[in-house]
Amino acid sequence: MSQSKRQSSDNAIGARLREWRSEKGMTLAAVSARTGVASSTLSKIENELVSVSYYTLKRICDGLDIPIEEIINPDHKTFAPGRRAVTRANEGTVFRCSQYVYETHSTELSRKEMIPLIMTVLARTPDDFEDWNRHDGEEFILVLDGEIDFYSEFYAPVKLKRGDSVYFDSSMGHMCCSSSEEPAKMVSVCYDPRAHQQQDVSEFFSSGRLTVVRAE
Amino acid sequence: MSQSKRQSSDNAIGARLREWRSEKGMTLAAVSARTGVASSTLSKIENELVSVSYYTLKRICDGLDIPIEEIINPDHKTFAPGRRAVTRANEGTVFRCSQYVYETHSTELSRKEMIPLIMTVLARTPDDFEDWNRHDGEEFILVLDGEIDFYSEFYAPVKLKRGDSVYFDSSMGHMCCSSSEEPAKMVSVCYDPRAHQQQDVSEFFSSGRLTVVRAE
DNA sequence: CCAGTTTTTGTCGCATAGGAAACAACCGCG
DNA sequence: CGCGGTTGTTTCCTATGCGACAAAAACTGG
Repeated sequence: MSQSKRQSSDNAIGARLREWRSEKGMTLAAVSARTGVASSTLSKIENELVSVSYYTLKRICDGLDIPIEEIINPDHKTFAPGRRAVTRANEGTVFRCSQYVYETHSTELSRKEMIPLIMTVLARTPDDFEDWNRHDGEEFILVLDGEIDFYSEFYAPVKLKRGDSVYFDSSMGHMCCSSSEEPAKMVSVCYDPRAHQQQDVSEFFSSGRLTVVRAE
Repeated sequence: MSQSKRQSSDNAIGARLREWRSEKGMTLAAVSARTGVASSTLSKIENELVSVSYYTLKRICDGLDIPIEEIINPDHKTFAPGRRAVTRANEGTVFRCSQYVYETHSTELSRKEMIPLIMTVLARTPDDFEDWNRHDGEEFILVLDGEIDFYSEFYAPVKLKRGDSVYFDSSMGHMCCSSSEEPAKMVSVCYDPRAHQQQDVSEFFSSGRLTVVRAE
């Protein structure tokens, strides 16, 4: 096959590299100098005449200060099926577990990177929980109403009042208890590195990343 | 070098693949069946006796449903310097631009995946803006006080009252105007695929991904 | 239009990634 | 013990990625 078109199975990496280079107005030689990869090789990679090795690809990205993800993962995934979703107050889908009532917003958008929840805290003491809550990623909580005692591993409990917020590594065990008269209310936004692979929130709930018992 | 230890320049990819596999309790043959990569090859890759090609690596990750980033980018970055940050109401760092007042929370944690902001909307009509707001990633907005007219490209404007929320692709032009007596207040959480690479929020602001003029 | 220069592409040789199959190391289990 | 069955490793071989160098193309300015 001397030099014919080959498997473009490394979906358009070459094209993306070339695009990057032309944007920067660099020559192959310049890229070669910065990355240590031969310019002939670069040419072949850009034209997808070879299937670049991971090691070489990494050298290129490192040398050029490109986050390798940018070259590898072009799935600039826009979530489906639209690009916007509005949820009216108290009109989200409600899930209930023993200690929280979750109201999920924007459920009609799947593949979101973040999971927004309006939560009502029923628990009043840590003893109400069997175990820590724990899920991959990060979480942001802002108290909307009432008062919350926020417990987490490695840290002392902290009391959160309306308007206070906490941001934390959610793989660290955590739990919220209401310390006010009425059940406290808060907005929680979770980021899970894998969340956007899921179709919808219920999958997120049922994946075990969030412990929830029954929907209604 | 027949079969001696080679360049581990593809920093521990093999180790990470092996770890993944042993967690799942799968055999090389099973992985081979799902990925189409020969088990002998898998063995060599895991033991880092070869420098895997990108194409093969992708086949493996795709077949196993591993986000390739997870294998490539092991900086399982826990944000620094702690794992939790509490911000009291009205005690965040305030940035001001012509149409919004941003109060950023959890600023002491860098490399967060999400950027939480309490925003006060000053603008009252779309004409107050020179252009759409636009930044990579996704954004979730929940109205805390007052009333907001949410404008975005491709969609009709929508009025949001207290407790209403909107989730949208923030690369789509968008803007918020206050339609209530007093300036409206909302919480906004942005996810930017590159945010966590940044040291702190001001970098996010100054990167041009969010247009903000001066801090105070 | 044509040297002189820069930039890209092609050629060739060598090292090596990857697949098939043989081999080794472990298992119970009779 | 020995013997199928399973799992991981090594061997052998071919296909091919990569670098050095050469040829070709694309830009120069005069």
